[in-house]
Amino acid sequence: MTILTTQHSPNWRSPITASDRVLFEIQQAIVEGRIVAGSKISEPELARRFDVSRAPLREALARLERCHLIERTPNAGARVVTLSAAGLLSLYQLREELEGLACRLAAEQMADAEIVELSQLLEQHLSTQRVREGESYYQEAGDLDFHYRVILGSKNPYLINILCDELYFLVRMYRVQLGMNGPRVSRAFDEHKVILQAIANRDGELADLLMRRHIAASRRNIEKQLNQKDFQHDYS
Amino acid sequence: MTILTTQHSPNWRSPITASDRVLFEIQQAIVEGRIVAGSKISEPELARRFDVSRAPLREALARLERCHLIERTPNAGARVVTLSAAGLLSLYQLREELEGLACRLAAEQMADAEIVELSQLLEQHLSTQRVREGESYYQEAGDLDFHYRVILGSKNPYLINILCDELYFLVRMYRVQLGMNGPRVSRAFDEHKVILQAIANRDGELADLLMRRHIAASRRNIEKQLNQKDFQHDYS
DNA sequence: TCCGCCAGAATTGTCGACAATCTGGCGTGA
DNA sequence: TCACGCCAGATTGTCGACAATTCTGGCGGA
Repeated sequence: MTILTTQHSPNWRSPITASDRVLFEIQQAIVEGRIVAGSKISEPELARRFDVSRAPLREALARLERCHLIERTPNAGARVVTLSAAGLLSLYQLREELEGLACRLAAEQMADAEIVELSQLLEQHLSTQRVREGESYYQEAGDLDFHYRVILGSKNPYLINILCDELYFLVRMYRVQLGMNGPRVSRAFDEHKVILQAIANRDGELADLLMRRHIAASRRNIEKQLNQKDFQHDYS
Repeated sequence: MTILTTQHSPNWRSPITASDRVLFEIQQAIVEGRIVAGSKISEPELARRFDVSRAPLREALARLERCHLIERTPNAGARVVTLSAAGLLSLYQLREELEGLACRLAAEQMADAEIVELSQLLEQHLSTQRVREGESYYQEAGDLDFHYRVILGSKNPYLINILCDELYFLVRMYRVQLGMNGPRVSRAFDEHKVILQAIANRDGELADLLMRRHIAASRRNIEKQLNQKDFQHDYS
């Protein structure tokens, strides 16, 4: 079995081909809301907008469907996904289970050197967090980076593929578009430290439990934001 | 959120488009081993073989990559996946967790009518199994059909997508190519009945546990076949 | 003999145009 | 007035050909 990391490996930049470049740009645009959630996608328009033919654009759309950022229906076109409370619940139900598993496997499978690196990563997050107090985006990126490494540590290629390629951007989309900027950043950091400790102790069961709680807390936090947003929406 | 069932819904036949038709044929060919595992895929050759242009063929290849039946590397082409003990382990690690979750959710979410239908399905399996004693393929199809319905009963679109679209055919590939024909069919049937009972009792926790055990047993069964195969291979 | 390099061939990525299908509005008839 | 069918426009699916990249085989030099 080959390595099978992160959709043929150019997951975080490396525009090998034109299709890759367009994919990255559209991914970012959807996550950040520049392409509005729920809007219809016109192939000719996007092709002109990103200055490519429809062939690589369609390739990119296929991959966007794969990570659940768009939904296609045959002979009818594609739409950007719409965010909803039900969708968020389904997504986090899955994340709880999958990242719990990943964390358990990581506690069993990660090399000692990887654990050391992960520890250093947390120390680094601590310093940058102290500097940019309350700044959410970088902390979020750091949070996802921590999760990223744990997932990779599971050494399960299918699990890695699902979490890092197919669900990753959707999670980011919910976070960004719901404006994650609450005071949860420091608490999340502490939870990361405890999880790392469990992994270092090779206690897979505990690591599993802690990661599930961590994600459940994150879910409740986002749901709170979502409810506020609905509240705003009702009176706007 | 839309329904999002099984890759735009034509999962089990319905060649809306030429790409779909080619996808189904190649899927079946790979699962059954007509296209040998590990072999390189030539786009022009397959295009001629299935009498389509390269455009819909490439679309089909993208979807085959999505369900892990082929692996593509940019500018270098695609290869059929190679089966391995490590891959099987990773796959079933995931299935245990995901189908356990699906079963728990199904116990909570399935409508009473669905549970009745599922019960009738099992009765039907019993009769056909009695008739075709020991015949593996149909029993296997029935087994997968049972799992299929439980997964759909979870009502979690992402979970459904992962299990029914992305992992389903790979599981079938392992089963078919390792020649699943052991005496496990009747035992699997009994396990299905117990699981259904737990779902009918709305006991999600128990249903989860039983499904995990059921899949673990299935995994051990396949691993046994795999070891025998390696054994044969050593002396051939 | 072995290694590195180069040219040719084959394959993949991309393009523009054509064909099949869907969407929206108009006209006709009840 | 409303429902139904039909037509025009636009969009998606498909095709064949060209461009860019990679793989293969053979040559030359150490």
